[in-house]
Parts: sequence; structure tokens; C-alpha cells
Amino acid sequence: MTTTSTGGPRWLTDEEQSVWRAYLHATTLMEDHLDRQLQRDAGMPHIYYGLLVQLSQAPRHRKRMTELAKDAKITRSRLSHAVARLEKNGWVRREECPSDKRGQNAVLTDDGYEMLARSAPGHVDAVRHAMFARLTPGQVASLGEIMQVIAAGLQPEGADADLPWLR
Amino acid sequence: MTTTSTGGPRWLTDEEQSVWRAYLHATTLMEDHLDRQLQRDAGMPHIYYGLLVQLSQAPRHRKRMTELAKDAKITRSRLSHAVARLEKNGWVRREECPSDKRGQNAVLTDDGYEMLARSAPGHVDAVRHAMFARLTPGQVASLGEIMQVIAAGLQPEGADADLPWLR
DNA sequence: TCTATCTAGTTCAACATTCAAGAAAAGGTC
DNA sequence: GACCTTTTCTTGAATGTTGAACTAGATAGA
Repeated sequence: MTTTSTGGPRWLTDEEQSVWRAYLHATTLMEDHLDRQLQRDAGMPHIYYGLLVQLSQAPRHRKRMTELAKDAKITRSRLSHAVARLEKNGWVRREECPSDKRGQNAVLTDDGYEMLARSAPGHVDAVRHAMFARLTPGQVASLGEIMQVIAAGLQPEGADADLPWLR
Repeated sequence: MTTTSTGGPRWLTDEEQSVWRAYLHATTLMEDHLDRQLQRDAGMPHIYYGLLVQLSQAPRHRKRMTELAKDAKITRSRLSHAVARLEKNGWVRREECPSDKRGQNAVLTDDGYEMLARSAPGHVDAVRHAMFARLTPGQVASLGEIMQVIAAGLQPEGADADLPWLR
């Protein structure tokens, strides 16, 4: 059963189906694995950890809420809840934005930074063990290109502008 | 090939970091995209849709709960809640297992099958458009191999038994 | 200025997920 | 059979996510 190029619904080829299953399978297991690793070692889910990482890399360890949400690929609503929780943990605090009274900065606290420094090595180990230690250098390069392409195609804005051959 | 950290923390190379970011980025966007597509067109999240697909492919459209959970890579608890919801929608029903009185079969109803048949073409389109339409045949093959390796490495138990070359 | 519109961020309610605890049946051993 | 362990599945509470509605401040045009 392969694709029919004319008329009715087009299905995936056998190979595509198998690749899709492997993709779902691997990404599900990976996310579960890292969520558990971080819940155990850092007391928060993977995405929350990612927020702290973003802040730690930002100038002065702070970022506007909307920008942080955009960079972390989550909604502003979800970010509001997440920051509220991280604030309760003492790892982040909110700060009013001087230039725009509507705005808030999320700021990584010293405690937050320490926590990150403590848990980063374990997390990096987990990532390397689950992914990079198992792939050849060629596969790593390949994976990078493939993920770039996929991400570009799903980007909210004007992404198709970069991919005219899909029109 | 196992990694044992010798001495201080080992970090990722610049290339690995970039690949990892692209991976997170792409997989997050993909999952969000499909979740929204299916919520809109089928009234349920991606994982629930996957459960119905599994049932549709099983003999007599039914499967033991534990087996279904294993195949879908979710906990039994999560599956219990999910099936309860799908049951409320009329797409699945539970049935006692004749051979094991502890057991339950999840059974795809006719309504469930119809719903699946209705929404499958759109979902396949979404997958193809987001992934396969953007990759070369070589990249598709590559992605398949890479995801197999990653999944195998994260498989709960004894998965490595099938993959001696990873030891 | 007055008004309409847009943007930043939060809140609420409905829903989904997790983890720990539990009930019930099956299996193993004496 | 009696006992202990394991397996199967469910439940409930705590937590996280979603989408829509909302407030307050910014912006643009007459």
C-alpha cells in the first residue's frame, strides 16, 4: 500500500509509516525519560527546567514573559502558571518592566541558579546517554539537519516563505 | 558503547548542543501542531487518537488494557483515565476478559471506527505536510534509523537483548 | 483629546497526567 | 488448602495544561 498521487486521500508509504512510528515511539520515551530524571533530581518537569536554562542564558538572568514564552515554545498562559510555581520554589521572581508598565520580567534568583548548577551535569549525562552516545557522528549531523527542517516548517510565522516548493 | 563519566562533568559539544536544541524545538512544535490538529478535527488529543488507531489495528478491534498501555507507551493509570474519557465519548467500551477475571479489554466501537475513518485522512495529511514532504528520501531513511536506535536505548527492560551491538 | 484597537499578562474552569494507594484475581510454594 | 507474592486495573489527590475571558496599559488615527 503506497501513495496514490491522484484523487482520494494519500496515505503514507510503508517506509514512512515505519519511520513515523519510530519517531513517535522514540520522542515519547525520551520525553518521559527526561521528565522523570528531572523530577527526581531537580524537582520539576523538563519544560520548567528549560525555562530556568533560558533565563540563565539571558543577559542579567532575566527575560520578558512574552519573549520567554516564545523562546520556550509555550503559550503565555502556560508560562504564567509555570512562573507562579517556580516563584513558589524561590527559583524565579517577577519584576516589573520599567519601559512598559504592562510588562513583567522573569528573573532567575540565586537559588535558581544554584539549583541549575547542581542539576545540570546529571541532566547533560542523561541527554548524552540517551542520544549522543548511541549515534555516529554522521547520524548526529543528519539529525540536526532534519530537525532544523521540521522546526522551520512548523514555525508560526511565514515559515512557508522559506519553503516555496511546498506551495 | 556505554558512557561512564570520568572525572568532572562532561558537557555537550557545540554541535551536540545545537542538535539538541533543534530536536527539542522540532519535537515540541510537532506535538503541539498535531495535538491542535486533532483536537480541532477529531475532538481529542494526539495520544487518545493513537489509542484508537492501536485498537483499529488489533484483531477484533480489541486489546487488553496492559498491552494497549505498553504499545502506546503510557502508564496503566493514564490509560484507565483515557479509556474512561473515550468511553464517555462512545468511541471505546470496556469488556471483561474471559480468560482472566482481573482483565479488561478495550474495544473500539463502531462509532469510534467511523470517527477514525473520518479523521484519518486529515491527520495523515498533517503528518506528511509537517514531516515527509520536507525531507529527502535519504533523510527519511536516516531519521528512521536514528529513531530506532534512540527508542531501543530507552526501552524499559531487556530491550538491549535485541540489540547486542549496543552493549 | 477621544476613541478604537492592539498587546502583555493573568485568571478561571475544564481537562489531562502523575504518583501513591488500593481491591481483586492469579500464580507459586509449602 | 494456606500463605505469600505478583499482576491487573482503578481510584483520588496533587499538579500541570488549555482556551477563552478579562484587565490594564500602549498605540494609532480622527
